[in-house]
Amino acid sequence: MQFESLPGFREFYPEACRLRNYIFSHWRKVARCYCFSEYDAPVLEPLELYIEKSGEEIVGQLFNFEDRGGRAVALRPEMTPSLARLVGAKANSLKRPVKWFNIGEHYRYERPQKGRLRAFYQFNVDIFGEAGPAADAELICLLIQSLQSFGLGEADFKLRLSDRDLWLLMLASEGLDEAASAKVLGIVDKLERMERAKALESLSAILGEQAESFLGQVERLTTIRDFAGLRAFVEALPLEGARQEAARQRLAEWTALMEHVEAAGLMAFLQIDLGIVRGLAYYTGFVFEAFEASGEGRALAGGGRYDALVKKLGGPEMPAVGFAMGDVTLIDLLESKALLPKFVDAPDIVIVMVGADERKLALLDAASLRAVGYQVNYPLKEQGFGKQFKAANQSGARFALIYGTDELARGAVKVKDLTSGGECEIRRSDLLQTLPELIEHGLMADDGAR
RNA sequence: UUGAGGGUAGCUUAAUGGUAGAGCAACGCACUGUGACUGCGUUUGGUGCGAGUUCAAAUCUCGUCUCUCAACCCA
Repeated sequence: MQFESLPGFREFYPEACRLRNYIFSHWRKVARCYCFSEYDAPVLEPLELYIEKSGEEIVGQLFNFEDRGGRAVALRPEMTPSLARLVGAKANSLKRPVKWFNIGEHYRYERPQKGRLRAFYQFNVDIFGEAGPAADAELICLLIQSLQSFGLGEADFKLRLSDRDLWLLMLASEGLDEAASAKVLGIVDKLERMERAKALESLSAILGEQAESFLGQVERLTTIRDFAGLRAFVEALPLEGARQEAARQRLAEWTALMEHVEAAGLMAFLQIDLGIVRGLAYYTGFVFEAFEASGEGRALAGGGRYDALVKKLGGPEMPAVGFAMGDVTLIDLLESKALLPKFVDAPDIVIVMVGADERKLALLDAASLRAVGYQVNYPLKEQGFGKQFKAANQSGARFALIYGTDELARGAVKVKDLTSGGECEIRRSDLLQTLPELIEHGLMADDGAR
């Protein structure tokens, strides 16, 4: 019987695994540099957790089943609900702001396609307990720097920033209630990929004859790319009283956020784009997505503020903002930009030995070298010299240590620099002392004389 | 869930109805004290799976699985 892996699930052969760990290590490093703490949560959760957050429809997109105890469970499709529960449960004892991150695998029962699989890794980064725009800005900077750490520059990706609060104000000024606003935002979200006529049709169902002029207004808003333009647009909205005040405050928060990113020197990556609204209803303020600079392809990362979610999932009132970045789109992008390093598992040292007696001494030395952290390899079975050298060379090792009868009789081994071909003899007792210098400087081809 | 296009050895591929072939890789030998070269050799498949048409199927037909791309969805 032949078995294959399940659709949308990857097998990580060593090379792919190295790549995966490379991605993880960069994510982790940047998060630590921003002083976020790593947490983890169960991979299997009560199905209800996701229904509560996203509605019944979500079930069709989950790996879910009934466990032996009759519980309806699901593999996690995202981290946020688990995280909200974790934070909610200890909300009163956590020092704020709570800055946490996770790297974990997530599962969605969808048909795989470019940039999307059924099992994928996500980098989740969140801040709880800080309502001000500095938290949003901090995450935006972290997101930008994490992408930069892979060698991506401002010509490679942009972070598109939008604001659901401004949208709601704008929609309120058009006289839309909450339910109608949600529907309209759903359409705005798709506008970029939708034909205008079709969008108009969908809007007419909600707005009737105003649809045409409304769509014009939407198009003006979504094409704004600078803050002055956005400010002018918002100030021109027919708002009064509390709403006018809210709009003024919101613009101040925009200013604060942008000043923060500007001060961090990352403004070149930020692009105002109110066309981003994110499909999810639970976002409450700033929302953002990172895209390849041309705007092609899937979002590299997405996030925003979700101030109401912790409470909805049973916790206390707790402002929150976060984002997630997936490994699949990121790897696709790095590959297309030729930014994936070539990974090699080359040993530091390969031992070449002549026979069984020499092998015993070699094993002893290998153990001490390994104990202090060198990557040491040797053939597992007896092989001829020529073959051992060939293998040593192919392994990419920097040095060969040669355990030959003559050298060992003198209490020494021969060291060969496999890149230069230089050789010299070292007393076995001096190995640990001498190797660091050899590795630092290498052996010239004529060093054997010294 | 829907639509389109693919699946031949570990990888890249050839064979348009008539003996499934090559390159790379891997392994072995030349090669028991010095590698990146070379030479020789070996291994690997019933063509994703199943059925059908045919004297004959990798090739044509149907079903199915899977991959890729797209639609839906996108937390």
